[in-house]
Amino acid sequence: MKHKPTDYDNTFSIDNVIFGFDEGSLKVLLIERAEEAFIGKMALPGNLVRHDENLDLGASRILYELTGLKDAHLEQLYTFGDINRHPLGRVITVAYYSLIRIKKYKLQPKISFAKRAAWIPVAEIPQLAFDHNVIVEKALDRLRGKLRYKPIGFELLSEKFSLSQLQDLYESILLIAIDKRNFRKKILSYDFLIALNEKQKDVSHRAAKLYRFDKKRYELLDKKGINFEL
Amino acid sequence: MKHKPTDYDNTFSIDNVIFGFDEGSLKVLLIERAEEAFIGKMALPGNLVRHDENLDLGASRILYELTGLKDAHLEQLYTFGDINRHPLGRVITVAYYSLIRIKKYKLQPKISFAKRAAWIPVAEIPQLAFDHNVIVEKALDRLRGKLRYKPIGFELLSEKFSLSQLQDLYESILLIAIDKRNFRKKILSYDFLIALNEKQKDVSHRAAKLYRFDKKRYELLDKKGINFEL
DNA sequence: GCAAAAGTGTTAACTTTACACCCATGT
DNA sequence: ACATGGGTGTAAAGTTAACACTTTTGC
Repeated sequence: MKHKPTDYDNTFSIDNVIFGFDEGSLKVLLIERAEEAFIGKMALPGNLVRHDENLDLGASRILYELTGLKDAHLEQLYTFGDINRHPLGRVITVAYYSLIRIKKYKLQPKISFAKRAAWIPVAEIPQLAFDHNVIVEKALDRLRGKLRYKPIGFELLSEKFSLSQLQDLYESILLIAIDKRNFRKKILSYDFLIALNEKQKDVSHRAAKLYRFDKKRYELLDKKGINFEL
Repeated sequence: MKHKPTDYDNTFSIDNVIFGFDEGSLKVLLIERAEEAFIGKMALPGNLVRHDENLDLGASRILYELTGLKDAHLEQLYTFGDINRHPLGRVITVAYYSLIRIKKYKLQPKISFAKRAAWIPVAEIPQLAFDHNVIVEKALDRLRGKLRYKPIGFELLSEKFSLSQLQDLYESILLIAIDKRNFRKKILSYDFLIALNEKQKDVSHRAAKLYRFDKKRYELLDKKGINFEL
């Protein structure tokens, strides 16, 4: 680069918005910061990106280091670059987001940058470091938008789930009420759910049939131009 | 920042994908580079961003300097950060995109970085500098996706347009055929087009009635939860 | 036996699709 | 008078929305 570093060099970070669903509510993975700038505050798991590392890989690395999570299938969300978003200088941040099954992972930060990592219900998110509340809002918008026209709800549930669990998920994330019969008819009509010969256990009422999402089947249908909605 | 510059400092740029529609086909605004790295090649109008400038403002500034265009209502598209995307070092680029009325603007670069600026039909885009072909593809995907469920086609047409012009636009961008009667019924049923007391001029056949898009009306309907599709 | 959630069909309203001819204007 | 695109309605098919009771299970 022929320009003076002071004019054009910037610092880049990545922040990850990881959603999970548990006990009937949507949660976000947050860390408690153990370092300068907003020390002690909750924040998204994010950090600076190395200049020899691709963004997507950087996102995975940072997520792993701060929370112990691997293989989260991160997707780029938006880039935030207001000049004053970081108190210690200009840092442009590329936000990534992902949906995961909470129970599949154990949280344990690998570096001291994060004091701890925790799942916080979306409705109870405190004031976060930097502009992280804005980033979470953007991710929520995206999640809600996508949930309506891509079958991604399954990524938040355990592998086997009941139709009621799935309906609860839609209702609580999209903040809408859905008719039970119509919901079942519709979701089953897409033909990408496989009914298992298995039922719920340890419930104090009639046990529901369990299903799993057949991703291969969905991709086939998707290629044929069938498009999911709600 | 407490880190060594060499580990974490990056250079970042903004690249703009500006779409226009003219003579029945979708076009992209490209410049011919007059500077090092891919000199002489066509490229998206993009440049480095100053460290004291917000991303959105940087996008407008760069677009203006390289093409003379102002007020293009730019929207952030995606951030591209592969380590090898720029031959002279690492440059992360934030891509923006916009739809404009070609005829409303005159192209004239304000700085020597661009030798010239030109509208190139999407079907005839040559090999571009850097990863700009990939960026254009991403913008096209976004445009096509958005065109189906947001009434943005009007941004590409002149203020007054006929329904056939609008239909042509949809058909040629989405690469689909639409039934004329059904199209008219549907688009008029949304009630955000205003029929003008005016007809086409200088056509060698029956002149079509002209309409304009009533943005305020659309926003009102949008707030009420009416959602546009196709 | 009761509390709690699972499971199940039908009808009316609405939306989408398919389809073909006459009209106005310029040459 | 002909070529070019403008303009218009209806019916069948498909989709969505509204709606309530019976079944299973654990306590």
